Amino acid sequence: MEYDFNAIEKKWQAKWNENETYRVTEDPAKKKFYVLDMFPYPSGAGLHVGHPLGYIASDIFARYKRHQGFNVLHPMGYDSFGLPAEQYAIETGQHPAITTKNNIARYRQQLDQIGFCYDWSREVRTSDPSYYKWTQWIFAQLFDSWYNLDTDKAESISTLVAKFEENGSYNVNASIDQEWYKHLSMDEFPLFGEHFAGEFTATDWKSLSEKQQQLILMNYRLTYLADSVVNWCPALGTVLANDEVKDGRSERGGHPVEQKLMRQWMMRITAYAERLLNDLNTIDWTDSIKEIQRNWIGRSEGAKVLFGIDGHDDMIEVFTTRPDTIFGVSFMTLAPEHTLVAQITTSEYKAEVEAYVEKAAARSERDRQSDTKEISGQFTGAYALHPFTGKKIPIWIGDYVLASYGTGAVMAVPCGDQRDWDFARHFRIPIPNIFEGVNVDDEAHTDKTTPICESEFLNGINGKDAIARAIEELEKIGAGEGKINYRLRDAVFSRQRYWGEPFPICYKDGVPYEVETEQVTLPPVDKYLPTEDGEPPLARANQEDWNIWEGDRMEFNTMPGWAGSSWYFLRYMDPQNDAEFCSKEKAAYWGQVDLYMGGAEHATGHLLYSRFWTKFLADHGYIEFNEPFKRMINQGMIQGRSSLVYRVVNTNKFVTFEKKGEYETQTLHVDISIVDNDILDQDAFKQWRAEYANAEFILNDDGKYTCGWEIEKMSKRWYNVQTPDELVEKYGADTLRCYEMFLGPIEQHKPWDTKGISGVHNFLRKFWRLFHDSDNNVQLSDDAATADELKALHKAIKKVSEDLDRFSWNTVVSALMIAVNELGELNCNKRSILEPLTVLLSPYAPHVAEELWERLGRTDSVVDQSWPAFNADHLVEKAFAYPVQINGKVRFKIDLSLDLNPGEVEKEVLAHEKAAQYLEGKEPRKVIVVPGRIVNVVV
RNA sequence: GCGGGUGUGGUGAAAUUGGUAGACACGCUAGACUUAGGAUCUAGUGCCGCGAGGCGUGGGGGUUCGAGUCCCUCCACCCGCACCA
Repeated sequence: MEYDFNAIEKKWQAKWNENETYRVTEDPAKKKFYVLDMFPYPSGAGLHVGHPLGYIASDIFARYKRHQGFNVLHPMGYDSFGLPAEQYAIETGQHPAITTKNNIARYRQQLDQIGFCYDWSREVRTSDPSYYKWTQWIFAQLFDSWYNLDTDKAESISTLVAKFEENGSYNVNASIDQEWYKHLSMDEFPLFGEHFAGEFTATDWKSLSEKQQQLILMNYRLTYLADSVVNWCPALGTVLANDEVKDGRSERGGHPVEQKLMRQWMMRITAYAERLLNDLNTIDWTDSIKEIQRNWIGRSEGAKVLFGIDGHDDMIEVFTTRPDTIFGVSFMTLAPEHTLVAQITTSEYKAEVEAYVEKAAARSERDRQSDTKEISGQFTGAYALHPFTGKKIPIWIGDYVLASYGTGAVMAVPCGDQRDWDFARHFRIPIPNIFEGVNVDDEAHTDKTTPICESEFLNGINGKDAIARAIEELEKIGAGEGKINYRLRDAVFSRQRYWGEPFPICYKDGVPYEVETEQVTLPPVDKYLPTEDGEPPLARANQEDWNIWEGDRMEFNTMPGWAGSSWYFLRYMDPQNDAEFCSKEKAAYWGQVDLYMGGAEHATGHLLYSRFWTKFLADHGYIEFNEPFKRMINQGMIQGRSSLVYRVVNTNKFVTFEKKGEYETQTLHVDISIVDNDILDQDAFKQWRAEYANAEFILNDDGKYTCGWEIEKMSKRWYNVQTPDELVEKYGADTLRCYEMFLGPIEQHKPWDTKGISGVHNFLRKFWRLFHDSDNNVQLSDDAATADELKALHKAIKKVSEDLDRFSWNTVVSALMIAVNELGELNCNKRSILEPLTVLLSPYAPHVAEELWERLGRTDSVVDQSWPAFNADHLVEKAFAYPVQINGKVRFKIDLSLDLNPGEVEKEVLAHEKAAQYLEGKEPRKVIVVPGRIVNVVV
């Protein structure tokens, strides 16, 4: 075999390994470039061809940047805590650490054969105690921090305590639940009276016991314990974050999810909502991902308004974006889950309200969301009091109001909001009009610019002015204030799972404290299931099973999957440091990730949490940047291409695709490994499964069986999974790398199809042949290159460089093919051409490039060669075949010197016989000459 | 409903600022070489038409000497959000 890719690839992978070719260290003399792949979960199923798509693209880019003289950080590791290993542990009893280790070994072997330039000395695993030690440390930093809105950043809790000691709560402007004091158990705080509303003096603070102080501080911390309504998944025995729930079911496993009140660790990501939103403008991500995040954060400006309740002390707080329409309020709607519902409902309506609440609770979130047409609600019998007019406003409950958004209560303005209008119309509630010259009999009027009437001080004004004025007046009477509301919720951070980071937390007298003496590691347990009384698996461990036990008990929850992946890009910079999560100097040198390659599916999870933790660490000065990933490219998914055979109904005969219309057939999937270019290997098919052993075939006119095909998800079920292993075996890693890039634009979803891989393989063989004679002996010339050869080379240098700079990986392969085709035609075997060409190839096909580099007589590695310099002189043309358009349509071409000026070109064109033919003796109306491009004659 | 994206030959696709639509590759057709190889080479291959020629980038309209590219409008598909107050 002339191009023995298997031997070549093994040889160079071993050499790279031996020479530590891809090991990098900080080098202040060089500019850095950080290329990162999204953290993979090492699943037991291994890789299919879709997985390495992004890895190949980033690997090519990393190599390209290295050729350009950058010090390139290109690491890889494993997000190795996670459900599948735990699930396997539950089923088999095998410790998840063992499963994880085995899976990683397989993963690594698969990655290695593709020839990536990862610096494996920097590998990290989130489940490794030396890694999660620092995940726990970051958690502890969050626990020990509060968000100061005055400085707009996170600060150590000690600065808060100092403020409390100096002036009580009065000068504290923290990001905190405005009603935090309602969650304090007043039995614990006899000092605070009945009317305690969260404010206390320095003297109060100093008189509080340690426990009391801790209970208060808990409400300020960036990670805090709170009773919150969580997405509880009984089948998984755990809570899920909002983004882990899809359509009311768990993203993993598709199990039903219900709402449940539980005491959970929370992450105060909402403190960062504004910064997470604004800083999207500083990063180079696709619009679609930025848009998804903006949507998820869901900022809206408006006002908080307080409504009194007739006969009660409580107030109903609502959030509205249209405080200017406050005089149009004709009813209030509370979410059925609203805490005040039970209190305010009158005895007369008690039964109906309870029935409605029960009905709403029984409906799954999904039902409530999908059913938007049917209007339902129930009057409570209670009345709110309008803050300005004092008028009584009926209070309803309705499930179109979501407990989780805003305050769970709406001031309904039917004339200005379509949902309120629909509700009012349905229940025959009056629809007072407050818009000048507008009819609201048939629908609500949502235009903000219409002047307002019937509204006291708001009469005659509109839009922003009216909103500002309304807020001003609300503040004057103490019934509200301007407010910005976010859809973003604080993230639940507890999981009732075994295979995750244990919290560095113990409890004393019910109060959580950080364990600081030693790292808490996962204790062994007898089973990986919850305890009988529903405690998480860690509760199974006895005191002596824990490496450390403080206080009354340890925390039994573990951290969620996204904990370890929220900061892993930092650990790569300094993976072995056991004194810090990452040294400040190294973080400063490597800085932001310059190119992040990964899927778009993490838009609201990982990509938001990483940004949050980065900002937090920057607030404390551990790192110098606010955003983790400067530029991100989202690779598209590779779909499977299934092969189909057609069985004639009730027979064992299979009819070829071309003739299936002549029979009544049943379509069956067939393993793609026994199909080549849609032609079925009939013998292999008979052996594939016992039931097909006696299969007969109705063939096409060429005596072949053609399969049909369909694009669907790559899955074992459809027998359409293509592993990289088979292709590496058959064509080599270099071919696989080039082919995956050649498939099309990186961001696009595309079906996998091995049709065409032979073309890419041929290209590498042609490349090889430029260096060798027909007996596969190296034959190279030291003669000077011709102008044509230099032109072919420099055309490629230009195109390859430009395309890589704009992340157009697919067109680079074409450019290299063109160069090889042209040089092949010229029978070029000149060193001066092939050396730079080999460097151009090396990011895509590093193994064969190294081999050829060696055959060129070089003893150094091709990966360290500087990128060939482009010289435009070699592309200068003397003549050009001008396409000549007559009225915008190309009619003929004319060879002209490029030295001619437009006037001369025009003259030559008009003198051409073809031009005369189209002009039919008439004078052209206009002639446009674009030098070196085109000529257009307007007749 | 709102937001984002995509739509080009039989197939994957290319065309970077408006300037030769379909580069490159697969597949296909014909031929050469060959005692069979998933080999190589040559020529052809957007569609219609014998041809001259006509038509062609999801549909319709517009701007322009010139539109895949810009504008308007409609359609289809994919992704995200969705009673957001």
